[in-house]
Amino acid sequence: MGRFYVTTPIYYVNDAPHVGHAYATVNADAMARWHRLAGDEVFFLTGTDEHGAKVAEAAEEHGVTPQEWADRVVRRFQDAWTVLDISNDDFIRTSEPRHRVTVQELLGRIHDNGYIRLDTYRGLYCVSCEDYYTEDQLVDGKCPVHGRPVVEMEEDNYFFELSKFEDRLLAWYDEHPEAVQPVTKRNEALAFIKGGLKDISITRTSLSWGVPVPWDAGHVFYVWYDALVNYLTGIGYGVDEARWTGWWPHVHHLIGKEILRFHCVWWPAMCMAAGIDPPKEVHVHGWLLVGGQKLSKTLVRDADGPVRLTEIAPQALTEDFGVDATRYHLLRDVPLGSDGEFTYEGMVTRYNADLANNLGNLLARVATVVGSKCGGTGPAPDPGSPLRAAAEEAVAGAVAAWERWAPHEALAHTWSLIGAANAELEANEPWKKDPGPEVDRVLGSALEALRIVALLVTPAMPRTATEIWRRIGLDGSPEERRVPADVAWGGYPGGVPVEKGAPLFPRRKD
RNA sequence: GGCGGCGUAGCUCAGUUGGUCAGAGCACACGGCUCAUAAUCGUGUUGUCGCGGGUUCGAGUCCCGCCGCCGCUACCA
Repeated sequence: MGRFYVTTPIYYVNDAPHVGHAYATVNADAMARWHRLAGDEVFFLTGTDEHGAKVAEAAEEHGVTPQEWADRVVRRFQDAWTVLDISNDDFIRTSEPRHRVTVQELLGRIHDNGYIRLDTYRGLYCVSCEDYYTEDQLVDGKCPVHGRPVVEMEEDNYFFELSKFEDRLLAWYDEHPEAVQPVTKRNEALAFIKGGLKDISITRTSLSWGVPVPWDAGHVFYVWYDALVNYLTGIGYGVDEARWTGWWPHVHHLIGKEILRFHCVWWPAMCMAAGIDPPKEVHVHGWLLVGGQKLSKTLVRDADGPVRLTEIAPQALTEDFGVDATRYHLLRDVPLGSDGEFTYEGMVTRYNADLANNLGNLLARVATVVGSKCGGTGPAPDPGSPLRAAAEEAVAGAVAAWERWAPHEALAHTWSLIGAANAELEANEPWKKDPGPEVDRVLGSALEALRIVALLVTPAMPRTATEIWRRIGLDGSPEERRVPADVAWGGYPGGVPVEKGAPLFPRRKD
């Protein structure tokens, strides 16, 4: 039995939750659920990033304190994750006192170790934005947002001496080829490091909404260097030695490709500077892209232009398709690591094909025939069923895929068993035959296939798995079972009541 | 500009180190079945593998050039 610590990025509370957030969070959740099913001890952390100038500004606009604003917005994320059945073990908010403790502890350690120095940051500053820009970000020498002239400003900042970690980072990545996945993203990180690293300013004096710098009261940490530390706060770094060392560094960070540099360069260097090991694995996912126009008509009100992913609320999908169908689509449609097209039509197509026609209909037809030929009592499976090999192959494929963070492949393997079960029914046509041992063997084996499918889809669709489990007459819940032990052929006991029930996934007409 | 990636059937995409690699799913056509959510099962069609050269006995698979799209290029959560 292993330990599995998985994190999502913490989401910035300046933004409402959207499908992109849901994509990352559902994937992390499925991985957490998979490892629980595999018998690992799991800690799954998500949360929100609440400091920084943008939150402070938004709060001011609404006439509330930054904390009040964060309190208000964070609920939208928490509600979204509740709706999506996200099984996080903790929810970290960077405005919490426990986070301040850990940030000050970690960065204090880095400071003590001599990797932080005071210097002057000079930059081009837009007064309206209250932010700095680089030369090439300017448009005609003016602020790209406000079109106003920028002024040369300087600010005393503490700098993290990232430049000292170039060689150490390269050596570390050399020794840990699995540290960033997929490899294309690893190469991007390496290329960036090889391009030369500059020291980075990690504090601000221009705002107060942040974690105070312990050794200099006039400064707060710049949001990123506060945010990254959440991964340590969640496990009690600086507070509970036994606890955090039990989870670190065997952590799996799931991140979007846009924040690769922070997680694959800044963060490992910070860990090194503090004297702890860098995170074991960073898994980088791509983006869902929205090109289709129909999405706007169906899911977004009053949209008259191309729809952006950030305009689609997770709840718009769960209300339309259901929670599990939404989770399934996010996991099944796009390989983790690459970008993928997200369309309403694609979602409907996959819903009908995979969920309604294949899985839902399989359960329905089996339950009906068990009702008419077996008096509603599910028979035991046939040890010699041709489905057995299909099941073993599906299990092996799915297990391997989950292990290497490939949910879409794991689900494809699982569906191969559903297909085999449908084909096996066609081959035997139990509905044409008189009740008896032969019919029992065929239907028992179909039920056994459904039992195994229920277990294999548990990480993706926990509610559906539980419902299948219940309808085929099994006690408890699939989440209490263990894979691979309980997916061995022959686990269905037989002699238990099978319930038909309403369609699991009603076919959609649109 | 530099670095990197992508361009394969109508659609979404797989294709290790070059030799059944021309594939899968969806869609489509035909046939079977009628237990099932007009579901399911079987068979089949579709492609100059972005363009042009080259290396090779043989190249989506390697090399060169070109066209198109995209990402990163440091303080942007």
